[in-house]
Amino acid sequence: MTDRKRTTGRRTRGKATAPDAGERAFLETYDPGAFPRPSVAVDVAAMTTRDGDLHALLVRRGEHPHRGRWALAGGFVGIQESLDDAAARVLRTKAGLPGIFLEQLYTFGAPDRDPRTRILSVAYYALVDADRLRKACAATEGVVLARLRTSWKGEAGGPVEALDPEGMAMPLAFDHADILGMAVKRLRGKLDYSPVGFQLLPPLFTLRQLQDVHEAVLGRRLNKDSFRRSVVTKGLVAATGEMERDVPYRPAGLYRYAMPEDA
Amino acid sequence: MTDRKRTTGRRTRGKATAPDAGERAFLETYDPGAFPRPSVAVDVAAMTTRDGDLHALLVRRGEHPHRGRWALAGGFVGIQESLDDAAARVLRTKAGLPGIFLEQLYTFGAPDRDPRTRILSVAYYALVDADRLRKACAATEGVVLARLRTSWKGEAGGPVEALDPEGMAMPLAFDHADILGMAVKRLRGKLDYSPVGFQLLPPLFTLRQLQDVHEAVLGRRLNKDSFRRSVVTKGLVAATGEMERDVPYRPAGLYRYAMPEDA
DNA sequence: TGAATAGTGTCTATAAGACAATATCCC
DNA sequence: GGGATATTGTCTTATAGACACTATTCA
Repeated sequence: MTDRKRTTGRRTRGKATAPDAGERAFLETYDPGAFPRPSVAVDVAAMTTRDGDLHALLVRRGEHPHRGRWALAGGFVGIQESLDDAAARVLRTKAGLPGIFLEQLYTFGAPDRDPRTRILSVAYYALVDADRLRKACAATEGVVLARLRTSWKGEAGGPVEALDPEGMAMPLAFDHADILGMAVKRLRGKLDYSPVGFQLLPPLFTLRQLQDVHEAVLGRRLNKDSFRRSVVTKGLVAATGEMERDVPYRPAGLYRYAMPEDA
Repeated sequence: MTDRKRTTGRRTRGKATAPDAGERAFLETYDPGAFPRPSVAVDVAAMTTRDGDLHALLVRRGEHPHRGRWALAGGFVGIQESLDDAAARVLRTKAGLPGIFLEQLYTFGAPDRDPRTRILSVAYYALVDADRLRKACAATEGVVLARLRTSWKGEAGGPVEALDPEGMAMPLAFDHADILGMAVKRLRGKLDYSPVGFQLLPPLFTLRQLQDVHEAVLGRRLNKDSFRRSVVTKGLVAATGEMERDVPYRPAGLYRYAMPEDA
């Protein structure tokens, strides 16, 4: 194992300090190519809920390695590109999805996770409403929306399976079953205390739709009365006064996401 | 922005699939040096609670860049070393702390975060009991335990300040104030639903000590009765029957961490 | 005995689950 | 009207905060 002088980061947030004379001299003689470096990629788990289950966008690999298997949308990080920018670019260029909610998930770095060379993957998850993600998949060859099946409950964690429309397991490339598992776990955890679930719905939605989203993510049924009460009394949603239309039953009120007062 | 064929990871968990003939041929011709790559480091925020506040281990930088400032323990990731292994090695070799609870936190990748070259930092946080971390700091030159002050409440997030024993702010290197802020935020979030707080205490502890740890991490006072009830009824701790000794008041019962039944 | 903290019991307020009753749409 | 779902109201139960009271140690 190598161990040498540490070298990490400059202050962000505009507080970067000007290097003094000694530091300038050091930087001029610094050789960045002195040690072997891994490649760094981003992989994006773009997810939505549909028919009561979580779904994710998968891309069929047309090239080696793992040709023919299904993978998350991914790509290398440019040498002058931030990680967030790289993830947004991948989602925009590989799936035609600009302006999507994205959050960093975890960095996968097992030395043998890619057969070519050492490649780290900084994984992101993205939340998209179902209509938009369905259209994006239909518009691009080799891109599908796969149903996810978790064999574990709650936030225990573990890999997830991707299923095609016939319910057959789709072979996943690399460690992407683990990345998807981490995404589902994170999403379940976030849903309890964070308004992240609204990213999976259109701007106006009914309380039933919101509950369906929560149930799909959590993988279990929720109490209808409690769910309604908690989401309304916490002020997470606001009634718009508008109603559903063209439904074969009593139309429900339409709500919109309401940022709680502290944010 | 570059955009090229994705290349991410091989399946971990022992499910790696043998490459077929076409894939073997591809791998033999793959050139891993075709594109510029960033350096990758790990930085470890080793934390404990003491005198009612969170503290973190900091190392005084003796070399450029940011010489004289205070930094987290860090180091480059070896080309064949996993990220978890690198973090554990850094904590062991730079701070003399083997066998510590470590968890990946977030990956910091702003292009200008290090003045030398593009360096990503995969940040980890470590939880140590106060005695052990204090002894480790005393044993190594240039390593101190700094009190942390958060200017934000709850899980709002943001950078944190490190204070020396006189309460003066210590200048932090790179973006390490942000990394520490993320560590505090994560720890606060975890404490609500995860038994991670026990990592900050010796194996036997009183309920008061456990509550002190929670209050130091969360930065607010908790209700004594509710805290005791919730931690006991949830089965997170088990009474040992032993008692505190040599205290100038009624000795409290000593408890130990009890893994809940589902794990 | 007094100071200090541990530990117990009880009351109350709040939130969650269960369930019944009523309202409103389309057919 | 009948079927389906929305919406409201009430009862019950679990949990958290508040607070009073007793217990045990050392000085």
